[in-house]
Amino acid sequence: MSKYEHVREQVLDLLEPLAVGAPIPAERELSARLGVARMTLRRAVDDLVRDGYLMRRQGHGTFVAEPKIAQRLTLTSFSEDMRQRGMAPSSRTLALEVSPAGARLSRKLEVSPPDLIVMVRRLRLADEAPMAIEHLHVPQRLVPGLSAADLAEGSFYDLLEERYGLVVGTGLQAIEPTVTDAEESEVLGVPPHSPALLFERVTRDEGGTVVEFVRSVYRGDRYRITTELAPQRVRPRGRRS
Amino acid sequence: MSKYEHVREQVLDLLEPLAVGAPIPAERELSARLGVARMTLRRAVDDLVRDGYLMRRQGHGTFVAEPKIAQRLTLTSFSEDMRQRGMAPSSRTLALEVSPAGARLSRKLEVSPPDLIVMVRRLRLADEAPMAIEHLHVPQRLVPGLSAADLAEGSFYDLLEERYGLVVGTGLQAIEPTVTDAEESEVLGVPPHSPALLFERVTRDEGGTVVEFVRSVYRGDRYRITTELAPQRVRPRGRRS
DNA sequence: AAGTGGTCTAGACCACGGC
DNA sequence: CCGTGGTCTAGACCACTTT
Repeated sequence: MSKYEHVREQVLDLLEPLAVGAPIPAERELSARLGVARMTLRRAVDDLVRDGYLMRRQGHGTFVAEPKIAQRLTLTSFSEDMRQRGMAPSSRTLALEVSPAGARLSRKLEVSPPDLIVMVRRLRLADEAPMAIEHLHVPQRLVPGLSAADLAEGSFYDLLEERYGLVVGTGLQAIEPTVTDAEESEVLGVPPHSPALLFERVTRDEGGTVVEFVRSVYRGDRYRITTELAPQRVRPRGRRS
Repeated sequence: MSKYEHVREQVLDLLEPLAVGAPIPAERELSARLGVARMTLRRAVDDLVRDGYLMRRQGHGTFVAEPKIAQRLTLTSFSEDMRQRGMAPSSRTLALEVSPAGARLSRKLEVSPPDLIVMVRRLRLADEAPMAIEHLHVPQRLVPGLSAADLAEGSFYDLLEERYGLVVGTGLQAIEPTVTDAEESEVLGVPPHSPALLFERVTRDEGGTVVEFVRSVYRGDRYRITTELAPQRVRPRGRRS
C-alpha cells in the first residue's frame, strides 16, 4: 500500500468519531503528526474530498462533510449498492445453466461462440421485496465449479476475488428506460408495462479480461439513480481517430 | 488561470494532431520543454488521464487514448451533451411564463414561495428530431430580462455566465424511468406510454446559490446513458450525522 | 542498464477568510 | 494580521518495462 493510501486510511479513522461540520487539523499540523510531507497528506485529503468525506474551505479549514446524499456512479455490486442505500440485500436464484455463448454473447464476453458460459437468472431483493431481475453471464472457464448455492449469499464480486482470484477492475455500463414485460411484472410484483431501468454492464478484471456481462431490469418505483455532478473543466474538442 | 491549467491546455494542443495510440513526450522532457516542474506537469496530465484524453502505461510511456466511448456523467448542458454524442442540438421554446414559486418549487429553488420564477418549457432537438422535453425553472431575480429569444440558440449555461455572471458550480441529479403521457408522446413524436427517462436536476452556482431546477423527459429510444465505472477505492463505512 | 511513470520530500510563495 | 488551503518547485528514490 502506498504511503498516501495509508495516510488516507489514517485520516478516515481520525474523522470517523467527528460530527458533521467539525474541522480536522490543519494540513501543516496533520502532515507533521502523521510524519509525511504536506503534499502527501494533500493527495490523501484530495481523495477524501472527491469521495465526499471531507469539504475544504479555502482560508478557513477542512471539515467533515455531510453524509453523501448521492453516491457516485461507481463499480459496485448489487449487495453493496443496496447497503449504501440503507436496505438489506438478498437474492434468489431462479435458474442456472451452462451453454455455448453464441454470436451475441461471445462478442460481449470476448470469447469464442462455442465457449461455455454460465448463465444465471436471479431475483434481487432489498428488504425482502423484489427490486430487480438480473441475468448474469460468466465464462465457465473463469469460475469452474460455480453453483447456485455459491450465489445464494454475499457479493458475487467478493466470491470472484476470494475463490477465483479475480479482482474487478473497470466496467462499462449502459442504462436505458424500458417497461416490464409480462414475466418480469409477475416476478417483480408490479403491474404489466411498469417503468423500469435496464442496465447492461460489461465488467473486466484488472488484467482487462471480461469477467461478466450482466443485464438487469430494476423496478422504476423503487430504484432511482442520484448523482452529484461536477462541472466539466476541460474544454471540449474534436479528436482524430 | 493557474499554471497547471495552462499546462493542461498546452498538452491538449500538443496531443491534438497526434493519432490514437501515439506516445507523448516523456514527463521529464515535457516538463522541461514547458518550463514547469515535473509535479506540475503531472497534475495536468492526471486531469487529462481522468478525462480520458491520455493513457499511462508505467515503465512505458503516456499515450493518446481512444476517443471516449463513454462520457462521464458530468454537469453539462443539453447542447454540450448532444455535441459530445455527435449530434447537432437545437431548441424550440414552447412556453415562457413568470409566476410565483409556490410550495414545491420554492423548496427546490430555495426561495420564498411568493418569489417570482421564470418557467420555460422547451422542446429539445438533436439533428432536428425531438429528443426531450425540458421544464426549466429559474428565479427571476437571477435572470432579469430573460426572454424566449435568448433561449433560442446556444447553451443556457453560457448565457448565464456571459450575461449574468453566474458560473455553474455543482449539480444534483436524479434519474428515473417513466413512460410518456399523451401530451409528451405528441410533442416528442413517439407512441403513447413509450419508455422514457425522467431527469430532475438542481444546479448551483459557485457560491452555492440555486440557479435552476430542471425537469426533463428524454426519449428512451434515442437516449441512453453510458458510463465507465471505476472500482470504489475507499472502504465503505458508517458515519455519524 | 536505461528509460519510463509513480511516489515522496521540504520548502516556498500565493490567495483567501476571519479577527 | 495570521492561519488556512492552493500552487509550484527541484530533486530524490522506487517500480516497472523494454532492450
